[in-house]
This record gives sequence, structure tokens and C-alpha cells, in this order.
Amino acid sequence: MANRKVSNMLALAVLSLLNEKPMHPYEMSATMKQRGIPDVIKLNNGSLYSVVEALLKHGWVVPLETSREGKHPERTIYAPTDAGKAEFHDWLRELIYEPAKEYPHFPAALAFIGHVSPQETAGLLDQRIGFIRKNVAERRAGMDYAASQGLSRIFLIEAEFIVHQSEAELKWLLAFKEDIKNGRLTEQVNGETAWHMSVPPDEELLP
Amino acid sequence: MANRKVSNMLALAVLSLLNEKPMHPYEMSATMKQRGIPDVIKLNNGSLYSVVEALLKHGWVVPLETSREGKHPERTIYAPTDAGKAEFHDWLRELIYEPAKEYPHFPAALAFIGHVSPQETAGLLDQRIGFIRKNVAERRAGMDYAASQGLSRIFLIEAEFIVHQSEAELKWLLAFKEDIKNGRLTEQVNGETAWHMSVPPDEELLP
DNA sequence: TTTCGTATAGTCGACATGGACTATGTGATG
DNA sequence: CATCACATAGTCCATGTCGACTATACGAAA
Repeated sequence: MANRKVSNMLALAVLSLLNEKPMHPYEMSATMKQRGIPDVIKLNNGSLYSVVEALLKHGWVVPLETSREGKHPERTIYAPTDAGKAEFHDWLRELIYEPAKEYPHFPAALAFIGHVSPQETAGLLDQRIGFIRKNVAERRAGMDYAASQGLSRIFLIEAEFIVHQSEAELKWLLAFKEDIKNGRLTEQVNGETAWHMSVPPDEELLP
Repeated sequence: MANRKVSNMLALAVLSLLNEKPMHPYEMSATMKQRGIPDVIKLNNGSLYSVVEALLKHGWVVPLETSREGKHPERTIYAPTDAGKAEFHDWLRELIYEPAKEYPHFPAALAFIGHVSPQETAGLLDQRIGFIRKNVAERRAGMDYAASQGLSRIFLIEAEFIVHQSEAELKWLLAFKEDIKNGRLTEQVNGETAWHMSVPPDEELLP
């Protein structure tokens, strides 16, 4: 993947918004909130301003004018440069066609699940299942409401994806729990149910 | 979720390794690589040393001894404290039962897909599908090899999860492509196929 | 025998991140 | 009618992160 000079995903959102019309950072923030962007891109004040600063430094945006309203701090309104527009289009396409190398926490934690007993693991998985079901229900409700207001499906497509992946995770969690309960991953060690943990003698695991 | 004093997942791996036996950072790094940890936790030199430093500062680990081999730099061997062991167990459990709030790139990019034409999107999705199929095949091969060497399934459980989620994504990508091709998301705008993009008049999208 | 790749072991510094903070105006609430 | 919460607009800075770099040793290839 190309090494983006500004890699924070907030910058993608900023470029997208400026492609619609010039804005000052605070308006970007408000617009993003209204559109639910913070559900998929971590938004916080400090990062937004420093990301805009970075975009400026690399010539993707330029200040158009600065104004002030009453005694509020001064506002700087930014517009995208041609290079900024090109960067946006190129970056967006790359994000779609090339899977990013990411490190979600859950699979990482699974790598150490041997440190938790099978019974306790089953209980923890139950709690996770509860949380995810709740998240899915909430997201579904939000989607239904937005659709009922006349918003096209294409604007909700990222929520569709997230719900789909969450449901896949639910399926996997239930199957994993079943495998624990049915003893397909465990053995009896002096009366206790423990993970079946055999390791090749030489640890020759790198083909 | 509890605010971990050291939140980098590398720290979890470090604590896990030190729970087995005291080590110096370079040995941790080598052991992690041998076990395939870098597939699920981003490992890099600089981060490892600063994470160990942070663990030390917060009292999760202590230096046991420092030694040197020839003219190589000095090595500091660390051991976990009781607090460090407790932190490890608590953190690991939390990661299992509570879904983390994460921001993967793909759904974020989907939120801006309106900026790419339906036809081009279909092409990009095809490329993504190709990449993911390749990743799945490679991971499967690695799992099969490890299993053939006698490694228990529980040590491969994170790879199982990742493959499962990747296959779910593939399914979704194919369905999305179908919806584009069948015109379930598009309309004709002066001869061109474009996304159907209606927005409620008032943008009253926050219930 | 020089050079190349790789293992050993760790340091450094530029940049990114995000929580906390400043300061003002305004509508609501008790 | 005081104060509380929230909107407006942005700054600051302690930490965290990670690529690049240092320096030594050693076997193999050229």
C-alpha cells in the first residue's frame, strides 16, 4: 500500500467534506457528527485540528479566509487543492481494493486463551455475545430510522457491513462455545477440564 | 472498559511470555516471531523496548539481572511482578468478554463510496475479493501445516477466527457486487449508471 | 578474502494522538 | 434569577508509536 503522508482516516473525512464545500474545522466536526461518521472514524477535537494542519503542510488544503463571529476564536476556512482532491480519490480507491493490515484486539487475545480455563472462557464468551447482540440491535434501529426518513441505502452501506460482520462473529462465538462444551478442545487433567494443549517437540512451526 | 495504564497489545504479549519465564526483550521478540504473534499483534523493535519500559514504570515487571554476551549490548532480563500477573489476567479476560471499540478502515471507506462510480466500485471490490481469497488460502495453509506437526487446535484458534471473519467478508462483498449489478442501489442519470442518493430534506437523521 | 546477508541487542527522534483545558455565548431548568 | 448544560472554536502538551539507525559477530557465497 502507498505510504500516505497523512494516514489518519480523519483526513479522508476532511477531504471528503471539503470536496463538497470549504469549511472551518469546527463545521467539519459538526457535519461529521450529524452524519454519523464518528461511528466509523474516531473523531476528536485535538486530532481534527492537527490533521488539518498536516493536510495544510503537505499542500492538500489551503486556507481560504479567516473570519470571526462575536468574541469566539477566529475561524479559518479551508478548501482542497487539486492535489488534495487527487489524494482523496486515490486513497479512497486504495482503501476499497486493498485489505489493510489491521490488528483487532479480539483475535490477539484469543492467541492467549490458553491462560483462561475452558469453563471461564465459556462464561466470558457469553458476555461478549450479549454485548454484540445489543450493538447489532442498536445499529439496526438506527438504520431503520434513517431509511424511514428517506435516506438511500448507499449511505447506510457501512452499517450494513458492520452488522453483517458482527453477525458472523456471533455465529463463530456460538460455535466456539459449543466446541468447548462438547469437549472438542479439552481433555480431563486430574478431574479438571483443561484445554488440550499439545505442542510439537521441536516447535518447528515455521515451514 | 478499564483504562489500562499500558494499552499497547504488545504489553499483553510481553506479560504472557514473562509468565512462562523471565526474558530480555530481544528473546521476547524472537519467541513471538516463532509463534506467529506478529500476525495478530503489531511487533516492532522500538515499540517493544518502550512498552517494556512502560511496564517497568508501572510496576508490572522488574529487572532481574543484566548480562552481556561478548561485545553485544547489555541485556536486561525482566520478570513479572504479582501486580503484573494480575494485570495480565484481568486484561485478557476483559478483551474476551467486552468488544473493543475499533475503527477498521474498510467500513470507514464505505461511508464515502458515493464518491466512486458504481462500475468502478465493482472493479475495486473484485480486486479486494482476490486479495482476501489469497490471504485466506495462505492462512489456511499455515494452519494445516502447524496442525500436521501436532500443534493443538487451541493454539490456532485465532487463525480460525480470522479465516471465518474473512469468509464472511467475502460473502458480503459478493452480495454487494450483485446488488450493484442488479441495479438495487443505482439509477440512470442521463445515460450513466449512478448511485441512488436521495437524502431527507432536513437531514433529520439523529432520532 | 572481501562482501553480503542475517542474527544479536538495543537507541533515537520525528511525528501522531487524544485527553484536558480555555473562553464565550445562550437557552433551559430549578 | 442563578446556574447548569451545551454549542461555538480552538489550543496545549504529555505520551505513545514506529521507522530508521547503530554496532557487533559470523557463516556463506563470490
